[in-house]
Amino acid sequence: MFKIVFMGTPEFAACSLKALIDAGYDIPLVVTQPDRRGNRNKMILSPVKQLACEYGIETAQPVRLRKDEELIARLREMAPDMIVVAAFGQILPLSVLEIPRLGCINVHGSLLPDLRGAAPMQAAILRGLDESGVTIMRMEEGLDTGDMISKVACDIRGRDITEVSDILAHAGAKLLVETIPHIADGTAVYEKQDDSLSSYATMINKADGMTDFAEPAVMIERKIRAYKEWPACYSYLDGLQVKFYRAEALDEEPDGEPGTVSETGKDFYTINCAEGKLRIYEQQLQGKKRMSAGDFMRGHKLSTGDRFCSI
RNA sequence: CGCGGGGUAGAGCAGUCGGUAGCUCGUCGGGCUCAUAACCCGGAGGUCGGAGGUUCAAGUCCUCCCCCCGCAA
Repeated sequence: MFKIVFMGTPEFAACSLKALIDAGYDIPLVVTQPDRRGNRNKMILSPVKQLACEYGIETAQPVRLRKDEELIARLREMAPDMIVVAAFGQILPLSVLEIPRLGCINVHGSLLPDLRGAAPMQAAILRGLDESGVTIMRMEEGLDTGDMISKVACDIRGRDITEVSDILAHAGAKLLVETIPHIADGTAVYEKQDDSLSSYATMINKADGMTDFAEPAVMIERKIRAYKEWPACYSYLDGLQVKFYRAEALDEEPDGEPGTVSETGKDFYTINCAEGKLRIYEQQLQGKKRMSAGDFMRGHKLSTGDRFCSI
């Protein structure tokens, strides 16, 4: 029976794992990131681990797979036909890449060679792309540089990271189960990546969420969509942190310093940027739940001229 | 036992030194305007997260529990 070891961590990966399970593959082991303490020290299991537990699949959670000789030896012993990797979050050493006879197959959230790297979906949103997609490829030592086997394009116009991740996760999972048989029977076509067309999506930092109203409104609006899950776009009002979750960039002349409130509406307020204005519809004040701008203004008087700043 | 903020009307908030619980929005009824995120008048709606305790008297002070949020990881 066709044996697959799966490696992945977030929801995006869980979607592919589910597809493999539903397709009936033999999955003796799932490798995912170690359990981490989440908010207020509560243990949070990765979506992939949750799914694996649900189906009674054994899990391994190495701190550093590349240095876990025991696990690597175990993988070798299992002799899987294929290792499928999706947003695993760790680099696979050559010693692992060489184990499966059909190679390590990666589900990557971009149309390679564009947006190689850790956060391709966020990068696609930041760039304002109308279209992105998923590439199934055969992994090699370089970062997302392996030969491409199949691709699917998706419309991501105006979507936030939650939506893009969901769209690409499902498209990728579908593509994965369609592609594996071709890899297995040798009919798959391996296409080299054109390095001259490549780009990289760098890792996201907490500081990337600090909102700078000196940036154009359209850019800030993209960041709000891209960073919604983490770290979120935040600013400070009277020393209190406010995170923005839904906004619209207006192509209007600012009528005040960047960061100042231009106008307040019934269910929104508008902030002046260096270029254009940003209309906020949903936000969260520190210590409070996420709420609509209208709800926020019911309890906090916000008026024209009030200023959001970076502290 | 990581640090901190919070739970009060359908929603968002205020509530001082303990003394019959208030504001904005919504909602319901009535009125007014060419008009507005309108305006005016009136009404309904709360065992103040839960359980004890102190007190003549607890939203408020003390103890324990539940839930939510931010930071740090």
